[in-house]
Amino acid sequence: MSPPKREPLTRDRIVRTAMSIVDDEGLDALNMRRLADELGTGPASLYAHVANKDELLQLLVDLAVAGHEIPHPDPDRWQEQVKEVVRGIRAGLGAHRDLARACLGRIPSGPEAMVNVERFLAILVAAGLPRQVVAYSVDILALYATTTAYEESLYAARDDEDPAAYIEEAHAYFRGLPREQFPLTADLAPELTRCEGDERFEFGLDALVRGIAAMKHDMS
Amino acid sequence: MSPPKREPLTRDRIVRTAMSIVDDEGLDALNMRRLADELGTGPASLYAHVANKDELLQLLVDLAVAGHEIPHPDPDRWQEQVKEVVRGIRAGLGAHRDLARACLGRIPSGPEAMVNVERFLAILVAAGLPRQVVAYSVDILALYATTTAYEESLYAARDDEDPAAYIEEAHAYFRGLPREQFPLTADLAPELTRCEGDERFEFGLDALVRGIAAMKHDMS
DNA sequence: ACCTGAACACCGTTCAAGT
DNA sequence: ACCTGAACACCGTTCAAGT
Repeated sequence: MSPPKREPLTRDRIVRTAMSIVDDEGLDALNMRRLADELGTGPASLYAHVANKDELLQLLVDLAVAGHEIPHPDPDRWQEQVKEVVRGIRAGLGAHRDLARACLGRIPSGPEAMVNVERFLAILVAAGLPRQVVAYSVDILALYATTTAYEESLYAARDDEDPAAYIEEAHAYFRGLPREQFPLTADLAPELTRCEGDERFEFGLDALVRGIAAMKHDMS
Repeated sequence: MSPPKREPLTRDRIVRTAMSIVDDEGLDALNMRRLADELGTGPASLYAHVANKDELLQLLVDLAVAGHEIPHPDPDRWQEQVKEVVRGIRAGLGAHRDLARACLGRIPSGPEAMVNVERFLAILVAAGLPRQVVAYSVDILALYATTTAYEESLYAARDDEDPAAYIEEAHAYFRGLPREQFPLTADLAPELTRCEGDERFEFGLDALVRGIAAMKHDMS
């Protein structure tokens, strides 16, 4: 009887295992030693399939932002369609703890990220926006999707603390600032620390899309 | 004759020396050993004045975003005034290489950051915007200032490469994508990789401010 | 109270050697 | 060609011991 031979090491298996570590314990728990351990091998073996940790993170990010297909752009609903794509990217990243942090210094150039870019372009071009407005808008919308996903994950990451207690702490800090120097910050403490589901995210998304809509006759 | 006694170690001296390292070589070059070395001591000595590296970074960020005073808000010029504050924060961070990266996971709560918040609030309240719109707007504007500063620093950080060559590389990548799957990305490659000074930053800033202006009668 | 040397517990990555 | 053990060069932080 042959010993139970391990599954061969593949790029795909490495990426899937890495993602499961991120899902279970967060991005900080992912390191080459731990990952190799989980795969029943040594850290050096990973480098035969992945150039380095940075490339591994690229692959994870691309996997997370994978959307579905490019829907048929409807010029009458372009603002809502754009929002749907942004929400989709945010949700995709948000489903993997603080993985969004790995997006930040990266120009998303993986195949799945490019599909999202193409979706954005299709919707914005159909909306009749000028070419340069379309291009810049895609950039900003992608930036907004990733940075808000990251911000969100910060609260989720501090699992040692009660999130409500943390909000309360911030509220007290703002409220307690010297009134002479920070009258408005103290006065607006409740609004500044308001945390109602996706309300803050939707506010920014709405502002951005409205602003882009206002550019319809600019830069042409 | 007493030996040339070194300046005593102080929090201020630590922060200033740390900033000079960041200015000279970038954020990655800043570590506790290197910093201690520059101060003529050992790494352990730093912990008597600074809780840890994270707190040190907080102090650096706060120093960098230090603006001037709160200008008198002019309701007729509120959009331009908001832009000025955002540009100021971005410029402050941009003056210190890739220090902006240290802002990302952080809620800016240092004294100088709070001055900026108060400035924003004064301008937006004077503009007559609803309280919750004011609060959310400050959040988004600060996020935009820091994330664009960070994005900008990414190009500057790769000093080994010619920035123009890097742009050209991205252009070629977009242009070379399969036309059947990515027709718009390939077609819009020039606009997607356009890099003209602060044009991209100003576009996003303008979109955001226009969007916020459109919220004048929402959430009230 | 402030400082220090030395160590601890971790990293990403490389490289010669194996199969 | 793929894999491995062992090491290299680096981190942030701690702690007992000094002054």
